[in-house]
Amino acid sequence: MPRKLAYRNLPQLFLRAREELLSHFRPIITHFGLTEQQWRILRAIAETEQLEPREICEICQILSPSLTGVLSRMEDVGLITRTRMAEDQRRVLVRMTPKSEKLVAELGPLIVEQYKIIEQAFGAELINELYTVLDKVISIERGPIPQVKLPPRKELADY
Amino acid sequence: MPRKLAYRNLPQLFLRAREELLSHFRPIITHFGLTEQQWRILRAIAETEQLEPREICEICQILSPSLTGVLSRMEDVGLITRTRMAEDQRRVLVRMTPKSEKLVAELGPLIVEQYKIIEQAFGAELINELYTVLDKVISIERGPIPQVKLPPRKELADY
DNA sequence: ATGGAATCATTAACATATTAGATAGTCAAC
DNA sequence: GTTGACTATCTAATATGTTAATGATTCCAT
Repeated sequence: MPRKLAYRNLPQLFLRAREELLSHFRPIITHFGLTEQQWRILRAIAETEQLEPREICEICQILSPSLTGVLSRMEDVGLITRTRMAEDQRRVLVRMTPKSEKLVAELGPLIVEQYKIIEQAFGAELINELYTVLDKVISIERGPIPQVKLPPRKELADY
Repeated sequence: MPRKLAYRNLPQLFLRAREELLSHFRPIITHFGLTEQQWRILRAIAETEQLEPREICEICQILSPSLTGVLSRMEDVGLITRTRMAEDQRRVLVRMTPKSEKLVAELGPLIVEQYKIIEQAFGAELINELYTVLDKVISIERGPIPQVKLPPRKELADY
């Protein structure tokens, strides 16, 4: 007997909608030999001259262990430099290279162009609604959200 | 000279918003030893008794090569069965097992409960706005969306 | 000064994402 | 009944996501 949950899968709608948009940007990014994450990172650094890894994690929605690898690869191909801070030997400074500066100078405008095309196709009102609603989800202060009580069992083998 | 693109990063807002919601469901799913994708798949199959891989790809937003691995692991731990169709030897039918039936019977209600909690915390209007806007992005028919012309070069080494 | 808590980055182990290509089966035209 | 286009799935190679644990510093209260 097929069992249908009483609501639609909201997180999944996000995935679809995001893909609907991103699919029009991805070709541009990959054309330049970048991955989506690498572009996110370059774009973030380009706005501030330099960033620390934990800041990049926060801004780009990348977990720390993932970022370590991404930055290593980017360093290998000369897209960024990593230098430890003198004052605090735990921290690291990530900067762009001339190479990635050039890259962003070419790629950035294309992204902007594509964005305009998308705004045309989707309609400016829809895009604005998106910003509004997403911002509400993200930045509205709500107290701690309770968590349902979980039963004791944990292992798949128990079923 | 820090260079700021003229618009916010929309796909990234989706990531954040999605995480804002999913973070309240993830503990439930992992508590039962499932991954997010495994739960998406079980939930989809539970609604229709059986599905073919390409249908699962479509429904769950998982690419075919990823799905192959996920299904293999799920088969290994006895969450699903895979059987080739007699009429068309290319196609496969994926079904739940008694084990996963039990699992979904326990997990499903907890997800529904948590969903209600979240609806409370975020407000029913916001949730409804979300459905409305996301649906517009996903399911509105638009013609083919043009793609910006890309310059000839392609290799990172050229920079 | 010193030991323990906290912080930042990394490593390890596993699961998934992404792109390209391979494989095997189906089907229609010839 | 073969060929060739097409379809559904899978492999392979590389990149990233996820959770837990480690290593190296810094900080803070004693």
